[in-house]
Amino acid sequence: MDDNDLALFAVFNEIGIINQLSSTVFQSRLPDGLLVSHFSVLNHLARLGDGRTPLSIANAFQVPKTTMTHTLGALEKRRLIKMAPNPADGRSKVVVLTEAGQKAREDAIAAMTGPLHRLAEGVGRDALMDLLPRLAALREFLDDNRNI
Amino acid sequence: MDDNDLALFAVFNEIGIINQLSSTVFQSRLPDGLLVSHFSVLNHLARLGDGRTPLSIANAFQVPKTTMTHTLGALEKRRLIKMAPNPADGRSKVVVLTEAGQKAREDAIAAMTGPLHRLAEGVGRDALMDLLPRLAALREFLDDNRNI
DNA sequence: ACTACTTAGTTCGATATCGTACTAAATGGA
DNA sequence: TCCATTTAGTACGATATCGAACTAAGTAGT
Repeated sequence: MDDNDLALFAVFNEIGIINQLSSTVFQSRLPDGLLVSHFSVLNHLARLGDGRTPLSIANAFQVPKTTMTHTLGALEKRRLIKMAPNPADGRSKVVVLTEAGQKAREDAIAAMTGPLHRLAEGVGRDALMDLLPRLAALREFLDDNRNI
Repeated sequence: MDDNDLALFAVFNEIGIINQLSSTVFQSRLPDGLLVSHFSVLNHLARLGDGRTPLSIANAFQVPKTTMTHTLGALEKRRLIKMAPNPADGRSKVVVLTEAGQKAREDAIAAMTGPLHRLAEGVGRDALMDLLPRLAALREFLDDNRNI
């Protein structure tokens, strides 16, 4: 492994730190007890439509399904989602946003608008938008090559 | 919050997923019980020199110092690092790599060379290297604007 | 030198994450 | 139809993460 390889490592090091920093920022804007991982699920359901299965949500975030069981349990206890049997598959369930869940998501997004705008101003909206397709390509490759 | 703002969100969503996927890949190459967070500390000490304080390491990864206490405890129990009093500051400590720690880091890096090369081939080494300064700039801004 | 404040690190408790092993349902081949 | 295999979800246990409160040591102002 040479210096060029080490630089590749650095890419994932930076991504880890950015993830850490951005999570902390977002977390500080969320109401008490609502974690970033919780919000992410609410946002996913609101953006792409609810009625999805726990497994499909776990796959979307690339977390183990047992983690998603736990997260959904927390959201259900807070009555932000509801779990119903999946009519199409007896083993499965569907996850639906409640009114409170939709509102929690909207409130959270509103609370993050400020930081997000200051971020866009600071590093440049263009620079961020320019990152998006590049990151998506990397994510896609990793997603398709889990056993690399 | 409009569609442009939501796209900014997507950047951090992608980063979270990449972090998750890359951690899983790296984790699968590490020996039993050695977590990515552990390896990252070993790598940090080897790259930038040991003799650093726990707090400085925590800051480097942007994790709470209490998390670093825990991580260092695990590394010390495995005898991969040693903690010594900091001669320059009675409140503080210095963290030093042991021989075993250096070897563990080298072994881990060797084990990751394969996946890393396949990754470089798959998405293109240039594309990855192109990401690095962009990510570093974003990380730096977030680092300097913790209370954004 | 004294006191107030700050800083480094730990302890403790709560909860998130996730691997293993399990149950129940679906699927596919004989 | 039967049975083996696969798949969706959960239960459980181990450990990671992290906030709050604490102790000890350094620092700064008087």
